[in-house]
Amino acid sequence: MFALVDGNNFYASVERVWQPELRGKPVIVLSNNDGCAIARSQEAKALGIKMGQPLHQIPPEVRRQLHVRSANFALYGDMSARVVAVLRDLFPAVEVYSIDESFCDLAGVGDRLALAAHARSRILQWVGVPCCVGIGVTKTLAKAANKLAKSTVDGVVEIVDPLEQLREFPVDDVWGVGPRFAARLGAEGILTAADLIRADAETLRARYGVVLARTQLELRGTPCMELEEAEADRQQIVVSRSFGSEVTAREDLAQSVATFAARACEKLRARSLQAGGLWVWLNTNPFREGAAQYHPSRSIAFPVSTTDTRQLLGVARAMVDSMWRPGYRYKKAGVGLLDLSRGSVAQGDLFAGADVRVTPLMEVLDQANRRFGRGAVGFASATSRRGPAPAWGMKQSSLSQAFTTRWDQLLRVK
DNA sequence: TCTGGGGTCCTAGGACCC
DNA sequence: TCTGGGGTCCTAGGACCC
Repeated sequence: MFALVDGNNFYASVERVWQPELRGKPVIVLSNNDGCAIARSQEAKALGIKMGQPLHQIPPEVRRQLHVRSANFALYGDMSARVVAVLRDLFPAVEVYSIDESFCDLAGVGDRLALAAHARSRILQWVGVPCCVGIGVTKTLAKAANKLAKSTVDGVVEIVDPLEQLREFPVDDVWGVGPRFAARLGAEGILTAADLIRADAETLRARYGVVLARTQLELRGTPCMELEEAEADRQQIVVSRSFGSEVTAREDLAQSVATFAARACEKLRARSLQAGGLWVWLNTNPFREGAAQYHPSRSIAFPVSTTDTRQLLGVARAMVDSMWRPGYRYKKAGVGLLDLSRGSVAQGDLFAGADVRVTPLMEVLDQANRRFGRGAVGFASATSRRGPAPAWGMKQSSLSQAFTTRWDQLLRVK
């Protein structure tokens, strides 16, 4: 038995915790570069703002009524950890599924609805974020119950009779049914979750594969997924960004890639992993009609896995040089670390000894940055915290304070 | 007429999630 | 003018093995 606890309009709700003047107002939070709406308060939804809608496509008269914020992931991540801390206090086991959702184990819990209501009110009181709770015998049913809970007053729903309770539940709201499957299912008359439950299992399996077959089983009440408390090791780490403005100079492009690569290496070491390969790509702006498009990509496998930022920076630079062509206006670049492994299963190099200085050097680097703030010590080819903002830097015109993660940005109470 | 059978690994593409 | 970022899994087909 699972409970899915989900923060309502999470990013918008977090902004409101620290800026009470936003309560009751239409609030949207934008993606990086202030591009699209990625979170909307109820009031903003009521104005017709769609998920993922580009800001520039919102009519000016609607736009004027909105309170807009740039994405502040440092703040959302910290507030998410607070929610999880409350859940771990209340439930026997918790799986953090995403920044705003956790599955909680209800095995052995007597009064499930009471516990769910208690979790909800404690999170609201201690963290300040409104949540809903969905309960079901499978994760997929808990997800569906959570969706139903969003439109109830007390914010808690348990699914006990899927066929009845999901009679009018749109099939594309089912976890695991995306836009492609929904269109195909709709074409054969499967429009609701109840329709999907009743569909012939063999036919479904043949036409849509094992993933959707499992979804159907879960909707029927047969668990196919367990609670996964321990996070599995990453298979890849990707850092990519669209640029605030288009880039034409090779050095600007190289600097952006170096900055992303250095960040990716920090994430790599923070998870005690090492990279067996590197992938770098560049993109022009696909939305610019008529502009020449170019999206090159290079990848390489290393003879020996590494955690050395210097090595990665060198290879990444060579890749940028081999891909860069004059005359294109670059809009985005990315770096991926591939074939990740734990340090304990290192494959040695038959011909070259390992450089024993790398690990201590990187540790010192990471320690300094933990203590003095990210970017306190870095590499000349990447951007630095004190240097000028790069030409390609992200646009964040409405960024709120890092209220909970930076001493110099704490909330002031007069 | 008649072209083996069984297996692994890799990659690209497609689907999904938040 | 302006359009996000970071992940996973499955499947089909090709290359290659004995």
